[in-house]
Amino acid sequence: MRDIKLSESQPKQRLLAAAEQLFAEKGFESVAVRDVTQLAKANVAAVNYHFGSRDRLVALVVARYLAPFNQERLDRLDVLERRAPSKVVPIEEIIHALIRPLVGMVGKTELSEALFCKLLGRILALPEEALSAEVVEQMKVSNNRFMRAIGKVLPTVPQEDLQWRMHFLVGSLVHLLTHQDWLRSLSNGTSGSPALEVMLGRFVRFAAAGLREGVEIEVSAPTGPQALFDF
Amino acid sequence: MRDIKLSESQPKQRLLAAAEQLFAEKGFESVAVRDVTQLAKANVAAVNYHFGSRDRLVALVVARYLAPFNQERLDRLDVLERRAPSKVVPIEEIIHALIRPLVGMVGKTELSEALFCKLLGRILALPEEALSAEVVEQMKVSNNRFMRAIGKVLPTVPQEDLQWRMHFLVGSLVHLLTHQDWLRSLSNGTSGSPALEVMLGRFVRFAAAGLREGVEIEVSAPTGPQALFDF
DNA sequence: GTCTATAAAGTGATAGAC
DNA sequence: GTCTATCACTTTATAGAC
Repeated sequence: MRDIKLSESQPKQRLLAAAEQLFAEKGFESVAVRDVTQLAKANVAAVNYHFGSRDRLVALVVARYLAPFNQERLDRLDVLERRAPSKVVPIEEIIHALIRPLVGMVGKTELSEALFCKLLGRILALPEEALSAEVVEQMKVSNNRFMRAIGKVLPTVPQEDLQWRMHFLVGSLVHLLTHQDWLRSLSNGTSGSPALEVMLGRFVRFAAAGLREGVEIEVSAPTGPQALFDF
Repeated sequence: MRDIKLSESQPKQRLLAAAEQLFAEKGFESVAVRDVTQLAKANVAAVNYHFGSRDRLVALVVARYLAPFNQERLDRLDVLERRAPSKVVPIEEIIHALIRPLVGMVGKTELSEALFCKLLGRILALPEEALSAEVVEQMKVSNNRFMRAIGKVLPTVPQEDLQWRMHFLVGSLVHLLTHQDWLRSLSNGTSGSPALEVMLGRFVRFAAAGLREGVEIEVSAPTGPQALFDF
């Protein structure tokens, strides 16, 4: 599990990459400053010099992933709604807007796909108190926009039910990202760890069905929802 | 958040109750032995004397909740299958067998309902390496039994898909139990924290729809699935 | 910017008196 | 069983030399 790029000559970048890898592997609470500096082959004091404190390093990593994630979510939702100003946007496409940003982000990271997933799962599972006020606000804005969009597609479902179902959806996503070990173990290796793309495909079908529960018109779900969206 | 019963005269019971409360509130990794002894009004050495070590205390708490939880899950599934040996068991009732044990357990604990939920959510979100071999085996047995039962109700869904959907289901449950703070915050207080019963009702509908995704016959879902089951 | 040295507080665990 | 005292170690952070 040593996939830090030591080619990064700047110590600050090395420290950041090392921190992200370790946070992904062991969680934010279980990583000591010394673990980071050791993996980054930097000095013990380097984290405090470059980032101020351990807490500020954590906050930086969280914001560095959460901000663009939420931004691209909103951008994708904008595209969807602009494309169909009057028509309702299919629920599958809304869910895609909610999760596909992961695929774009994994390409830009130094982390392996598996570690990137774990890191984002851990970030999305943080309690509200662990996040800065700005990040919490971002989460609320994103949630509000998506809740309104989903409310338009499923007008017969009470808003409170939708809020709960969104909560369940996030839980499924977090678990998918963070705990693939259990899936492999429980299925006796039958269900391996496929590419992120494939996992998200399964996820969309599950989540769409859950959100739509109780809505009579089930005809709007073609077998290949991805085909409706040009990535 | 101080709801430890100091009436428990036995120090060992006080320590256990204090540990459970703190683990629920802050997570297993963020609780020091000294936090536990302090809340239990016991000596610093008490945890090591009564439980051997911090790790053994954690393992005890985990096993104390996970073992009866899994056991009652299996018992309930037995009842369902014995009741309908030839007929298929509705998916809603299988999910009920999977989650209703929580309701019975919350009554037997000294913890408040909110803390009980958090504790069980944290336990269900532990990585496999953090669990003893026995507990892992229990989880596998339970999973296999339920996977077979669900496979019988949804024979047209490939087993691998069902395994993934079960994984999503567990994620939703963990999130529901552990992160209600986000739900309250994101809904601007609209979606409060109702009784466990109500939350599980919402959960069953969401999870059942997700598991059933793609199965044509959608007629078998009455509006009140709870009414089919006599608790 | 990078290093060593060290501070100051916290960690789990234990020996030994009572 | 319960307590105090303490060990051996780790933690984050910083002062000051280079």
